[in-house]
Amino acid sequence: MRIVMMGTGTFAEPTFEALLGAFGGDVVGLVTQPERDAGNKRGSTRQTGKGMGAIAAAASVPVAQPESINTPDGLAQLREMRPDLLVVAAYGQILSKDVLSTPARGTINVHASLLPKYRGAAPVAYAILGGETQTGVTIIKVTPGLDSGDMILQESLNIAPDDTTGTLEAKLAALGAKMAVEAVRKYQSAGPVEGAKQDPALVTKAPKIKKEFGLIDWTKPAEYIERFVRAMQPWPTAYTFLHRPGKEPMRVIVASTGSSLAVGMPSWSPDQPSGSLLGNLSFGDQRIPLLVRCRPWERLIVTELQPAGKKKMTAEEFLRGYPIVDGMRFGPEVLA
RNA sequence: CGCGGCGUGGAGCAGUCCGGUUAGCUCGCCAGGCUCAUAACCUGGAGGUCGUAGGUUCAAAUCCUACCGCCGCAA
Repeated sequence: MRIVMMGTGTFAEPTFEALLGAFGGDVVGLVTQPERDAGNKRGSTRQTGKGMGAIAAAASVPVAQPESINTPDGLAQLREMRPDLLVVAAYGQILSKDVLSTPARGTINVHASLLPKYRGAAPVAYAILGGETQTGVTIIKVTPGLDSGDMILQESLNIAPDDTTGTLEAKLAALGAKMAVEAVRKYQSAGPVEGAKQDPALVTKAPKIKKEFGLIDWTKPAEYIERFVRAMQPWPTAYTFLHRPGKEPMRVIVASTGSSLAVGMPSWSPDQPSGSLLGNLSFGDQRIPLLVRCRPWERLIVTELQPAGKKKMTAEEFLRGYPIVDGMRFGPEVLA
């Protein structure tokens, strides 16, 4: 059986490698996004993983990188590979009917959520943001609707309290790789592969996240912001702006936070806005470097920050360089 | 020629726009003191080619040029 892998990025890599390991020469092609010349400038140290292309090269698997798979050209490249089964993981493009009709046995997708929940491009981030305690991987048959095909396999996984989208995605990628192999084995026998319908009543969406989505809204509950920070890590990152009297607003990434606190802490007077800061507090035997006011009567411990153009640093270090003064606060770039 | 931020004692920053006497702050480190005690407090101390090279000037961390390096964005 001729298997063609279709995917991009670190999520797809484990699946691709697992398929190569399990089916060897049956993996006859890779379709992936064109290289983006990201960070090729002098001195860039950006981590992009091994890269799908490199894995394919090591296994001598032909690679196609059409700008769009749905154009006549992209379609032609796919047809040249004469796939029986197409395995998709995080490819990032919606597949047209023509694409889906190309492989004889059909197309399956590795999706990082417990479908029908969190259909779409960012299921991991939304699962964390939604406060889920479990997520998982679902292998589905790909149909023209977005992530709406019948479910072949599904396995769940606990979300750790400190999981970020990055760490959780890595775990799901490993699980997905194992399940992809299992699913492909079903196709090796001649008969049709059964799938379960998704319950339309339970569908939720996890649409693509834009960079601006990472702006922290300090009027939200502390608990939500804590999840938000983890969900936006490592991309697009949760950020805010540091406002100081007489200074330009400075973009600051909030890298990690402590848990939200109950009432009873030293607090702000009612007229101080969300995003107000308190630093270097002692509370019982606890020492709290930085506290940010969020929704009224709530506050969030911030433990790691990264000012624009700087390395990530602890809240203590941050405050040595940017001591708290009157009128200093976090907020959007332009304060209301 | 894609866009932007930055490089100042061990850490994080100020000072740079409007050059000018001993380069400042918070912290760490060392020594001593205080204390039942402390990540607390007091006193003293070490530690800096202000990324590199060149230029302008009576005078450069500060202005000009080139280069090196770090970080972020452009999914």
